[in-house]
Amino acid sequence: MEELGVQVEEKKKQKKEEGLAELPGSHDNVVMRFAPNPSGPLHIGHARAAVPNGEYVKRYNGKLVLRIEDTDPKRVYEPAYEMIQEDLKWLGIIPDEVVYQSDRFEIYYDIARQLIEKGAAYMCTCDGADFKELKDNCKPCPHRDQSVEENLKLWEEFPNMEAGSAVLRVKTDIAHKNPAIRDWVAMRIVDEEHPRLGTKYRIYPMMNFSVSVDDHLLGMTHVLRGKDHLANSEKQKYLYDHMGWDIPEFIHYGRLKMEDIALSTSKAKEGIESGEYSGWDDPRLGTLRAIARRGIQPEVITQLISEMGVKMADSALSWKKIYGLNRNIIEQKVNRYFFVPEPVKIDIEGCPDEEIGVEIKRHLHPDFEERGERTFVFEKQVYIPKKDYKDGFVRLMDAVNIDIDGDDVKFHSNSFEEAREVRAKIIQWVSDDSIPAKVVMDDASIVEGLCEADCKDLEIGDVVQFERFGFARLDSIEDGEMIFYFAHK
RNA sequence: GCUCCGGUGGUGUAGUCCGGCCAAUCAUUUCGGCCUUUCGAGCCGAAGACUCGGGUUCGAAUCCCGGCCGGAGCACCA
Repeated sequence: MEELGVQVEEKKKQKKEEGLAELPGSHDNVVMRFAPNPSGPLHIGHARAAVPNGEYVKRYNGKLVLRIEDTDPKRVYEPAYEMIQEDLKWLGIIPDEVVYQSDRFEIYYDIARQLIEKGAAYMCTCDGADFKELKDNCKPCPHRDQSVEENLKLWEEFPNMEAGSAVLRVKTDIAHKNPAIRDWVAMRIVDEEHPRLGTKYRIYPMMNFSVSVDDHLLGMTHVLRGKDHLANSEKQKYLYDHMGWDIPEFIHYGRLKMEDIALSTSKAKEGIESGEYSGWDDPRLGTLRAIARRGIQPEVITQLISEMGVKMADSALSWKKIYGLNRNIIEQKVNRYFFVPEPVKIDIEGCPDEEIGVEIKRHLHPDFEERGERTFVFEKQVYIPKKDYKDGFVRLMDAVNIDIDGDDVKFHSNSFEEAREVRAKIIQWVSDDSIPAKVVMDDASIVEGLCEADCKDLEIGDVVQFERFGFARLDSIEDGEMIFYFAHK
């Protein structure tokens, strides 16, 4: 009876994991890697891989390797080498080690040779279509049975062969029920200039080969990858077996769909080159730098991705959720200011002299009075948002109540209570001392307006809440005009 | 077509391995109300889900079979 009670308690203790589930296998000396292809800066999809790797390594006190997978010269975008590390840093992920696959060609050659010597790989000079035909029918190609000597000889000649005339294949199971697994290519000839290697090498490893070799040699204990690599994991297992290597824990996660942005890195790049997008941080793009520019906090991304976990089911990320979480974080950190979009100048008739020139103070944050206040001066002529310029009774926040009737704007009273009683709109306004400003919205449209004078104290990168307008980040100041990027309501 | 993988509210998740404590968790969202010189925050309340059909069982989100739907792979890309 007593034993039973103990067991129940243990079972319960194991549950209730916050965020990411425990990793399978040993948690000692965990080594993981984030291995992007340097084709552009990191986007939200990359975060799906980067965040769990970073979090697990932190949790288990392990080691994180950033491995740049630049083994396809056609898909290397040079600035990305730099950008990837910047983006990771923004996410709060600092790799313990950075390796470039382009530095490791000699290692790949060495392993390839060993594989040939073991009889586990062969040089294949079949035409691609011919090989596929054979493979699809579970038939080995004539080269599969070549002697080790013959293969080694061809391997030596490999660098002098014509592109496309030969490949090195890893033997798997030619009758494997999934045709994709059968005798896959490990090395091929590439006549292309590599940004880091120039034309030093002609023999390039295929992803499955270099990835396996590096995962093993760099000591990975756990490999996190998208489920689109499921078949690749299967392929790679053959290589591990041939070499007698231990297979790391392969963990696959589902695809991350982001509503509205279906933009691949290559499409984004095209758009940037054609001038459709202003750059990699255009607010319409799903890059981390675009998100950052809008004032979205990196913790939000970490939190969301962690919550998703590493399960195989696909998930869709909604902006609403991002905004909601971001709002929770910045709402208390960020100060309030007035921004009048599409300003309309009004001249308040019958405004009593004692109201004019009055200095008005508002707290930078209503819940944190200790942060201080901002001041502005009420004038007979002020600017209000075009949207709020409608017939009726409105209160200018902390100032006076006015009556709008067509072109006539009349002073009504100054008591807040009166406005409250009739449930009048209470709106923001600015005077002539305001600063020209514009806000770049999430669809890249621009809202012109005026922000209050005290915005002059803001620094680039500051996030503010424009009352009744939304959250925005100060991006730059050009010719005295303040340019903000809109985050969300 | 072949191979493989998934399917819990609008969205993301917990629970599924080891069936009962699940008339299903939490977050976001939406809608009310209160409060508030922001349409923010806060407080209170509400809405909303186990893909479908069989089976096993006293009992199924959970196990089995089948359908449906969705996704991925099927390269000398990663």
